[in-house]
Amino acid sequence: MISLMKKNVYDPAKIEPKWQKKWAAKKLYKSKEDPKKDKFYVLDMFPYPSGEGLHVGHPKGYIATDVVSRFQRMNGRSVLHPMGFDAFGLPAENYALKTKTNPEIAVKKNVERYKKQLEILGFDYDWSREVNTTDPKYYKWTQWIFLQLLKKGLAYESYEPVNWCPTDKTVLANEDVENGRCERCGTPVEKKLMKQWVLKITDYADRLLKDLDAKDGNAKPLLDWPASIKELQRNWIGRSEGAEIDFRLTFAKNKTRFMILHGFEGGAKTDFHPWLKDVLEKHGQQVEVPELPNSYHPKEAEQVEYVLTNCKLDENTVIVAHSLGAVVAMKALMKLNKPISGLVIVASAVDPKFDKFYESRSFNKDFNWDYDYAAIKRLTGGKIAVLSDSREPKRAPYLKYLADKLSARLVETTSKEEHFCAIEEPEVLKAVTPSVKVFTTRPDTLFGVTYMVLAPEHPWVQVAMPHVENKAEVEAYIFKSSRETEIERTDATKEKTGVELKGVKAVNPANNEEVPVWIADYVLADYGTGAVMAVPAHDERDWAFAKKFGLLTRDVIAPTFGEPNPADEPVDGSAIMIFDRQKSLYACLHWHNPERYTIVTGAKKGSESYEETARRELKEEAGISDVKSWHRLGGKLFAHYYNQSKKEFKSASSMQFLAVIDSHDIGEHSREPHETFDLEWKTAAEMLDLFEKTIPKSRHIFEILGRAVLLLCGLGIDKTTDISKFDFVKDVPFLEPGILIDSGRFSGKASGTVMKEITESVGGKWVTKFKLRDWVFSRQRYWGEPIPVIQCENCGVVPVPEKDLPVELPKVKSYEPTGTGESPLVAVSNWVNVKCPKCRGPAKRETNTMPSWAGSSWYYLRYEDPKNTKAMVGPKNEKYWSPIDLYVGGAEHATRHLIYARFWHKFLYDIGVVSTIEPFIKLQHVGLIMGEDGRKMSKRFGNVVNPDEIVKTFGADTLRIYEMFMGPFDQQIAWSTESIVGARRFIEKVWRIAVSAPFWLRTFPLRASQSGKVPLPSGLEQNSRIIHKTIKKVTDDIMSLRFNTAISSLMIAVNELEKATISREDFEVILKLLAPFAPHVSEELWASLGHKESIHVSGWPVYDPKLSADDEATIIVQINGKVRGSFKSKIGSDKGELERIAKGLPETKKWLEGKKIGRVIVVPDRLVNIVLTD
RNA sequence: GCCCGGGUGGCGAAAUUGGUAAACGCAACAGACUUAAAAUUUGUCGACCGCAAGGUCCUGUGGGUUCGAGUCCCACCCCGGGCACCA
Repeated sequence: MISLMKKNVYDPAKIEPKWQKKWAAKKLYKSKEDPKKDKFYVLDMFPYPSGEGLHVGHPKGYIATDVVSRFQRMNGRSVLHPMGFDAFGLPAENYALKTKTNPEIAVKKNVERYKKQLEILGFDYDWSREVNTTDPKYYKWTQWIFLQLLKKGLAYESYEPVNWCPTDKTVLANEDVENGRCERCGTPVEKKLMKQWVLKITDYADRLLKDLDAKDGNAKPLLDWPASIKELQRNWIGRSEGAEIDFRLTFAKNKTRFMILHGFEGGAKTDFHPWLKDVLEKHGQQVEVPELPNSYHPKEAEQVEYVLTNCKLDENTVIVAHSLGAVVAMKALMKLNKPISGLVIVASAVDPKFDKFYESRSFNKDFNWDYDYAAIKRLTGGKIAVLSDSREPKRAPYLKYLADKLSARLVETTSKEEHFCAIEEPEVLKAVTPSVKVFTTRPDTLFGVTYMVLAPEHPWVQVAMPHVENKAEVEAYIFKSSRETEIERTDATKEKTGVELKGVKAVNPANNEEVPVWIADYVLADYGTGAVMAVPAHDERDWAFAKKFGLLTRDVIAPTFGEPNPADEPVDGSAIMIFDRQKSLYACLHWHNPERYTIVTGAKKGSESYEETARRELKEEAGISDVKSWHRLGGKLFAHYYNQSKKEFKSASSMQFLAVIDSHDIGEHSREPHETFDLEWKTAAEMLDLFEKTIPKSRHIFEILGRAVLLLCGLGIDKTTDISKFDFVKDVPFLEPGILIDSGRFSGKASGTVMKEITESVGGKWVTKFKLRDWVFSRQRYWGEPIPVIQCENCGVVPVPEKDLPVELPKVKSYEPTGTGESPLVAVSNWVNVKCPKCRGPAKRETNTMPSWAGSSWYYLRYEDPKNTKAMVGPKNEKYWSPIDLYVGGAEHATRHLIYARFWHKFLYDIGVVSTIEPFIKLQHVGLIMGEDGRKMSKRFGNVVNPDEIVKTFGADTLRIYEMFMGPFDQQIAWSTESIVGARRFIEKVWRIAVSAPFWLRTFPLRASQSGKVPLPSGLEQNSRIIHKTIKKVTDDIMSLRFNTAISSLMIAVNELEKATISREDFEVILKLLAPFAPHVSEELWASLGHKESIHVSGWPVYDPKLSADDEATIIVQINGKVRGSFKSKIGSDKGELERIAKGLPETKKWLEGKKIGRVIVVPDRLVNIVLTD
């Protein structure tokens, strides 16, 4: 009947190539957009065809998608399971350089080799849809996407410090840097100031983050991704909310003298003028506010003359001119013709020629509105600001015009009262004095700011430099940090470094305190605002910095202990530790009923100070009035504790004191005998022990004792206590939330509740920041897609017209990187020099190329419509196949490929190219296969196993089964050539069942027996249970990608069936279940049973729920939770019945003899647990 | 330091909702078949006590919840991965 039966040896080397050829010839796996069928798009991350070929680890993911793809096809889906090659980029180029072959030729050779290696594994790829990122027909569309990004302003040229790898001689994106080193070659990266193309991925940061948790139509998560990858992306995007707050800077040297000129119908005492004078003077500035003559009937000549004769105007003067004062100021300046330091124009009066609305004012006739703009610019050194109030839309156009004429900084803002007429106008102050914006997530600690730190590269450092007294030192520091590598700079464990900008102060807007300004490299220029307000008491980095440089710390958040009781009125007072310096003993109060130990405390009475309260309580409760020395023990504490005598929860805040006394003082003062407690003297260790035993929940008392011990030991007064027991009091910043103290009107509030309030109170803004940086998109290398723009001398950046795409990569003699920051393409002059598409003038092509992540950011779409010449993907095919139902690949792509691709996909969605907001619905990672030595498989370790060899000795089906059976799919497991025989034995077992003589004689027509005509032979009924159970298990497991247990259940089934009589139908089911895993052998045996159609397009077996479950259950009998016996029972047996049987079992009985039975727990179909009472 | 995973026999690993821990496979040992070997096949295979029947202890460590914990809670130890001066 069939030839294989004659020679019944399983020989994969014969059958595997045979079927691979047949499948290819029949185009069995061609993907079709069949509207009658549901689609299933299953995708592998396409490989980078390196010169080394595949090792056994690579195909693991491909086998998995192949299993799923075959499974879905058998289930009637129209399946898309494509493959292609990601061949641009450094590895291909470096390989080419090393072997001195053109990368194009090397890639072609490597792709051929990869394809051959993949083919022998029997994958069902539709090769007619193959894509290759280096094919001009493909990268035409990569370039097209770039042009669309450019059109939407999402691609831009930036001139900022970027990561530069000196070995690979190219810039890198943030994502390409690992711990400060180039991800490819491990060289420490350098920061280099270069002009680069950058993609504005940050515009999508919020969506990239939010859509990780997007829901589909059924309110289920849209993305079925491993939680760890989602978390990785969340961290990488790094969203944080916080406040941006302005800190004004003041300079000690070269004191600025401010001249405030009021306007029409104003005066030195009106509007914001007195307030501004006051604030500026507080910070040591000189301020003059002249009262201009005839404010209500102003004459130009008179007022200008007054200013020139009465006010001192020199190179240190900044004129702040309000309204009509601005006209006077500019006229005076023109006449003076000497340089001044700066000019701030606040809502200047408007030239009636500019807007008729202003024609009717009385002073118009007398004033002349023609300015010598050039002179004003020259005399102010260009330092002019024009403030425009959003409450005055009529005036705004003129101010804009004025600012334009003067090349001034236009500050469009909102005043407190129209035309900046309020008593306080902070916006004017802000414009008048330089200010630095800081970003903080803890505005609640604003009152604790004791200094400010700028990044060395912060632009304000250069602005402030003329005022800096220690210029040389500061410049040396900036130089040094600019020379350091990223690793050196960002090493969190290194000691902090920094330099103070002497002569520069920052003003804390919360309390108008001046604090020193430092520069330090622990502040990063490119995060937040590049400047931080330092709160050493509540921030670890600031703390370390302050400790090193002896800067002040100020506690503004007090810790709280215990859970608050909202009904309770908090009590404020003092707590006192008492120390006898002769005996080295501490005092505590010993209470009775219930027995407990505490310390001396008391509430404030009337207007007492904390210290007065402490002294009074000390006298009342301890009878001590003579104290040798008083100490404050740290900041205030807030406690929520259980008062044992009053039996209620209390809230109290206290200031801590330590009183050091002499022994003889105690005896000399008699105290009132108290009814409820005694004063006792203990060592610190004893007290700690007593507290632990009697008041374990009052942690604030522990804290106070600890603080006292640490202080006394530190001062050398207490020489006996072992401080190691008190290390719960740590000399570290307090980072947790708590209660605000020393924070003005915010004191007493909980830190979590005041963030926005404090921010607003100082005019700050609540903002969102991301760690994600824009994607540096240029590479100074040859082997990548040319960036399709032209640099024209006249027109600037001109995009290559879409009709001229692709911009093909020219052939070159030398593709060695130049290392100069220019691409090797610069040398190809006939390619570089082009005519500008706009003006036809001489122009040059952009010579940088794209990173290798460009082509891989959209390849999955090209598979859907690979031959389309009109569009990157046609809408019909896109709608049919998208989104990807299953995407399988390595977890190492979490923060690069998977973020970039999501970014591009969302952009393509916005411009209407794709119809889904996310590309990959279900994502699964492959666990790496390690070498047999447990290390990563690598040529370097000599532990590489070649799949070709394995296929040669064991067969492709065996390799496939083994890799799927090794363990959980996403887990990293070491390869074991020894273990692979198990998979081979399993296949041979199936083979033997098929060929063992004479199989077809044992074949029994099951359908006939079920119709009742023929009696069922024994064993077959049992078989069908096994079969249906296995169908269910394998189906479920493939759907949830648990391939190892799917195979294990197939093994169990085969083991069982081998022993019994097996029907032809049952055997065919087994072959079908095996087909996705071992496509060749199942096809061979399927054909041997006489089938003409391929098993891979036959239907997937369906299980009968009645037969897929057992009809009998093993009931476990436990006595006191210990297994003592078991029995079988029909599914769904009555509880009482089960209990009765359980009690009657001989192995149970002996445990029950003479014992009393208490509770009996019966779990139907599972167990009976008999609990004995004694 | 922070954020994710994970820790089960000699090894890879199983164990839907808490309900017989170690399914399936590898290796090992013993037997059958064989002149012999390979292949195949049968059996044993967590530890301890015991001739045995049987018993006791076992899922990184310690505690807790529960009739019952690999599974839930708390603390800690170890391994892998990611981020790392992100204000």
